Amino acid sequence: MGHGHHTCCNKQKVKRGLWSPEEDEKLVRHISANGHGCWSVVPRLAGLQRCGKSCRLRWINYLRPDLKRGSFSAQEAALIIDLHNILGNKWAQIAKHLPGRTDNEVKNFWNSNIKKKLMARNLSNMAPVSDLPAFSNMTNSRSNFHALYSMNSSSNLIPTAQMDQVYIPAAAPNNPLPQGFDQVNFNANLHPSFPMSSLDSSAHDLLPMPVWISSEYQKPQLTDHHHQQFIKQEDTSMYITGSAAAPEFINPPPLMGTYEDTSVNNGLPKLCEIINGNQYGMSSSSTSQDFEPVSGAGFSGFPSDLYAPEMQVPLVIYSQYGGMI
DNA sequence: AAATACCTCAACCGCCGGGAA
DNA sequence: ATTCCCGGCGGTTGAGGTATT
Repeated sequence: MGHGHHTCCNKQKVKRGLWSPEEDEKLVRHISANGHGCWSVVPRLAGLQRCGKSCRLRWINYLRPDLKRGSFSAQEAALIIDLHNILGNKWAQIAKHLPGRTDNEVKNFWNSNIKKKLMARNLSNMAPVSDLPAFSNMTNSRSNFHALYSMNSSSNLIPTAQMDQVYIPAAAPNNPLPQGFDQVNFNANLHPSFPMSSLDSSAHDLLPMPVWISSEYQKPQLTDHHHQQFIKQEDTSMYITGSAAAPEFINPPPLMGTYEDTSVNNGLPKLCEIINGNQYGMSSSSTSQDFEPVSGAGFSGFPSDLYAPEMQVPLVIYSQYGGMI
């Protein structure tokens, strides 16, 4: 096989690069009439000088009739962040919970939008994971998922599953952990807060274990600050609402629907704050405008004088943006 | 207005696992 | 048991568009 060509293309003279409208039409017509069947024969049957992989990719990522396209909504963005927090860079798995979205789309969105903001948010006051023995040790084993997740939800940890990509805070002397908080034995500080009963079966598959939050860290959230309202829930966890951002959603897809419910119940300060452009230099690119958080509603980040940085990147996000799109 | 920098995203690359031969 | 083929996936690239200087 020549350099840069798939094994599936080695016997063909295949076209590469962007697809023309004519090629799209051929592929759509063929698949609409016959289904795709074996992708390796699709190009021949459809009259295309492309390799099967290219046809498959074009169909899945662009031509499929059930694609949603367009900008990601705030709910979708929030769900992606949360799922990424759990699954890491498993874009295909994440995309399965976002109807009409492809793994490529989700991946691009993450790389060009969310990740950038997460990192920008943390560069100024975060230490590399490698500086945190207790944390980095926990990243070495998938079996420590519980601990990682606990850490993330209770301290300002960016996606636990991809700590190689982002930064987490150090418990520096000038930034001490709450009194009584055991930095090593995190589970000792945590209690379950994720209302699993509100999840449907797919969500249970997705979140096979409870999410934990630190009771120590919850305490400061009981205060009302600026326009934020911290609402205590029956399960002792909280969520935030803003004056112009009451949690409400529009016909969410299956998981997003349950996700919405759990958010409302679960609460916690919202992870969306770290991608708030007003606070962290978020650009206002036209392609991400749906993702722009509300301004002036009290969600431009936690006041640093009140909350420890560890609290500023909560686990569950999005409800504060629910009414903003 | 032109040059440059930056951003987005469609498409490709290479690897992997599963199944058939 | 081994090889081959295929679909699927995550990482990466680069063309084209947009913003900035």
